[in-house]
Amino acid sequence: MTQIVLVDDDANILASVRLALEAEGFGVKSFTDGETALTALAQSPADIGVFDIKMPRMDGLELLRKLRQSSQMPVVFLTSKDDEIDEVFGLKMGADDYITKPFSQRLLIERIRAVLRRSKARQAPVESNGDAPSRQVLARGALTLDADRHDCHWRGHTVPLTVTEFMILDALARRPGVVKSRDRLMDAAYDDQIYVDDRTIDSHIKRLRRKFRAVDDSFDAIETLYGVGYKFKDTD
Amino acid sequence: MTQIVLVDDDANILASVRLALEAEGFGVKSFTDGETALTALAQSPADIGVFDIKMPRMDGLELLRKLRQSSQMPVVFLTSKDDEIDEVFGLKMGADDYITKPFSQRLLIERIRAVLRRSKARQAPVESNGDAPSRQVLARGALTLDADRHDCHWRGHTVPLTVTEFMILDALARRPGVVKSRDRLMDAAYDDQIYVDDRTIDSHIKRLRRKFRAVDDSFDAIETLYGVGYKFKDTD
DNA sequence: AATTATTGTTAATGTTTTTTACACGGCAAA
DNA sequence: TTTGCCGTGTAAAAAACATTAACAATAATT
Repeated sequence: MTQIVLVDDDANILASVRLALEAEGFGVKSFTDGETALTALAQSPADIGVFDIKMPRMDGLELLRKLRQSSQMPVVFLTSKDDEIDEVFGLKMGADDYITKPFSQRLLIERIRAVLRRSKARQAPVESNGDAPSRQVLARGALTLDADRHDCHWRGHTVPLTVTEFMILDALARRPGVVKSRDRLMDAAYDDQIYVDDRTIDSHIKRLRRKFRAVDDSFDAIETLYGVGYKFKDTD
Repeated sequence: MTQIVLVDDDANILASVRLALEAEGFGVKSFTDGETALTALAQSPADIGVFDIKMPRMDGLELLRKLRQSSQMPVVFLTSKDDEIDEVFGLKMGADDYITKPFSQRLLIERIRAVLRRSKARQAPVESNGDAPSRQVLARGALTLDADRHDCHWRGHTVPLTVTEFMILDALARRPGVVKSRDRLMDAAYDDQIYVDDRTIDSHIKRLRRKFRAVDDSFDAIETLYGVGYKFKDTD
């Protein structure tokens, strides 16, 4: 299982991000300060780090600097919009990406996946067949979701989705069989600060089903769980 | 009902915001100063706080600081645009969001909902102790309860349960052999201090038994203890 | 600026679940 | 045995929820 090290001094952010990551199947170790994180990482390495930049004693940049002395672990920064940080600076230091708060949990997860993908490609440059960059593709039986191309296919047919629809479907299909409440789907599709009505999620589900039924009459992969939420059918 | 604690020294704002919140179905307790709010909160906690930052004796930041010594209640700040406050600072202190005056009531309500949504998710996971996204699975012999999938299995057969049925069965099966009074089962199945008729629990038990008998004629794992309550049979 | 696509809200409708009510029979104490 | 309480089943009322269409608001394009 892919292990993520999460460092942020704000316990609230820590908790909610951890939840989102675990819901995606990642393993998470979280710390509220850089020093503890550093010692823990020395013991057992992780696959990727997600660091807040502004932290009390040791900030994210310092943490990255110290980490780089012993590890090439990829790192994504979290930055407040108001942080006066030269974004390039962090990246120059060896960070692989950054994301500004408030962010949608979906976006963070996509960034993490993208960075992991690149770093994996870096580690195993065995078959350098020139132009076949591994893409961010999710395949679940008859369904294919290509995040890079924003493409969706069902049994060979292309299904044109809007961004919100794509994000919601992606959140569902990533964990087939697992129920996602409307609130979790909001987390996946919207920024931290945005709230929409529960019925809005219903609307998107309706539109998704309609689009899929347009290419497949018998489409029923999105299941409703009364009083709980929705799930993508687990037919593997 | 979701309880909001509203603290602002401006009585006009207090009144109009209270009205807007109540119109949305929230319960509102309002105070014009931090100290009174603090004592009130010690008595009866609320689900979320909305604090003005600039207040005479104890400002919102101080209020939050003191509150954090005893509570993890989510908090949204109200700030004047002119306040020379480092917005990030408030968030770093453990506030969950802020909103600048003048604000639309619509926006405030959305923010409150967004914060509540995330904080609810944070409270939900029982013990995410380290790594491994803990799949909430309970296995008791022939019975399997998977909270993530909202799935229930008995001797290999799927038994479709409603939310309340699931909760009640979960409470019983979690402590096999231990008698649970109807009151205890209510506590397990309902969020707040909601009281329903004893017969209601009986009804749910009846439905549970019927659903299990539908897949297993000889099902008798739920035992009645006359005058006491119910237990899940311990014979595995 | 006008047009279109996308997204969010609302309200009507139908469905499922939950709760309550009632009738009947069992149990145990007086 | 009688009385009062408890448990079960049936049924039906009440509440909660899901679905959908129609529309409004917003964002993206032209």
